[in-house]
Amino acid sequence: MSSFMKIGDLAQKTGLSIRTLHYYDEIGLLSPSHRTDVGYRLYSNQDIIRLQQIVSLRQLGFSLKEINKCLKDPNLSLQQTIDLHRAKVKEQMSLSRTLLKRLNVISTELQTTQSIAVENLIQVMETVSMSKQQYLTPEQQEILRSRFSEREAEWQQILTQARIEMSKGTNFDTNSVYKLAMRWERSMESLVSGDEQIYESLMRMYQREELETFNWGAIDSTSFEYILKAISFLLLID
Amino acid sequence: MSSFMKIGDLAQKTGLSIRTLHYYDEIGLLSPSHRTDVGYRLYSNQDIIRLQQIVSLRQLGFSLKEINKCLKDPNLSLQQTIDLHRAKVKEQMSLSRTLLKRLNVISTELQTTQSIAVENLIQVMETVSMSKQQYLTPEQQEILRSRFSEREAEWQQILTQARIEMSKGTNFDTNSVYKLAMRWERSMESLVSGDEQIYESLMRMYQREELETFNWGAIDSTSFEYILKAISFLLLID
DNA sequence: TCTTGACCCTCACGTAACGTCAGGCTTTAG
DNA sequence: CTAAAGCCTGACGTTACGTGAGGGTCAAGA
Repeated sequence: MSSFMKIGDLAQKTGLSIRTLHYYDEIGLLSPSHRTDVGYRLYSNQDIIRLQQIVSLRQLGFSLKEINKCLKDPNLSLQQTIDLHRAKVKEQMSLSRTLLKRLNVISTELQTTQSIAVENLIQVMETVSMSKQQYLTPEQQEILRSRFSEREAEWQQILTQARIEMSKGTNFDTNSVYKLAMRWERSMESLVSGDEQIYESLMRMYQREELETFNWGAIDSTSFEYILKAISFLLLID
Repeated sequence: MSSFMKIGDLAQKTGLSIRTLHYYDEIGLLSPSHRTDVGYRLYSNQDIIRLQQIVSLRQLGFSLKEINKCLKDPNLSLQQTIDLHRAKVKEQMSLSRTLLKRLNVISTELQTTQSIAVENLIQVMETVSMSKQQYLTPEQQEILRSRFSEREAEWQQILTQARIEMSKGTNFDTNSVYKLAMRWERSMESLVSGDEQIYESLMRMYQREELETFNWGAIDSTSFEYILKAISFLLLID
């Protein structure tokens, strides 16, 4: 059952190139756990699982370096990466739908009237760009920070609660944390207030080291990360 | 109305980076048609249209070099690129749907039983890879070529007809060519016979110079391209 | 047993499409 | 009139591989 695969096999089945697998080995991202005595790479089921995580995280827009960091965290389970990937695919589909609408508008407009409003073209390009970006742009960060300082007290409350739960070692999926996350989310709403983009992006940030460097002033990064994880839980139930 | 845009404006509205626009200028892909007297780039509506085509073609998976060639062909209208882009987005959406299904399978399987079949993971990776590739893989080319030689006579017939229409200078959208394309498509079906992937990819090939190097033996590339264009017409009516 | 073709290995250099300064004009808002 | 914001042209850096070169390995068939 737990048969090993040679690199060519794996490449063919996954659609990745051999070179890609070589490269992942080279940078220490995925070193197959076995080799034949002449040095042939042998990929185990565990390796394949890791590869799956890599592929999913790539789809989320992480660089290989970032993925390397993510995968060092033992908290990041296969389940989580799969669920994040699911969320991403959903997001993509919704973007594709709006994109398609806009393309349709242009196409029919071109067919009927011969001219075209450039604005429509710009909208399309904007949509295309959106599907590539991830995390928060600097401007978005600025907005968030300013809005946050307006309501600092409220956040403080939530955070102290969060810290209590953390020190109790409560798990994300228990009820108390669930409620906490709900409350966080409501407050969050006022922060984000309509800007879906920021919300989505925030979700994507939560496994990144950028969290540390972000420096939210009042919030220490550990609490922040804790809550973010809880939220992503919420998000994935939907 | 026909107002010019400075590079920063354009970048902000389209979501592209300034550097990207600089780069496109550098390689002669999109050189803004005007400059202020101190050298500031000014993008006209025409430039924006061209940029739109570039963005769409990029989404189709063309490299910038290929796009440069494509755009030198005056036959490639905005309408066509938009429609190709539409087809691509549709394809993406269908891929996303199957991908989502497979991810769901894995996710629930992980939640109920703790174990997971690696095959499912491999399927996911395969699907992800599929959304990246374009055109035909060498193996697919081999298959096509062999199947083609089996039925060479039939194709010859269609092609002579095509050449006649071409010499008459008939346009793609007239009825006779329409019928011809229908006939081609039926025969095509036997060539492709179920392999959706090959069919889709063939469509994407039609604006590429690879057509020339492809060397189908009996088919000269001009006829081939002619028919392919007709087909893509058919495809986009759907 | 020998060979031949399909795989595998490790260098190592090449590439596409930008990112990211640096250094220096220009324009605009107060 | 001055400071901030925007634009310019180099020019070097980066990511994630592609693409050989040169050389072992393995299974099948003559």
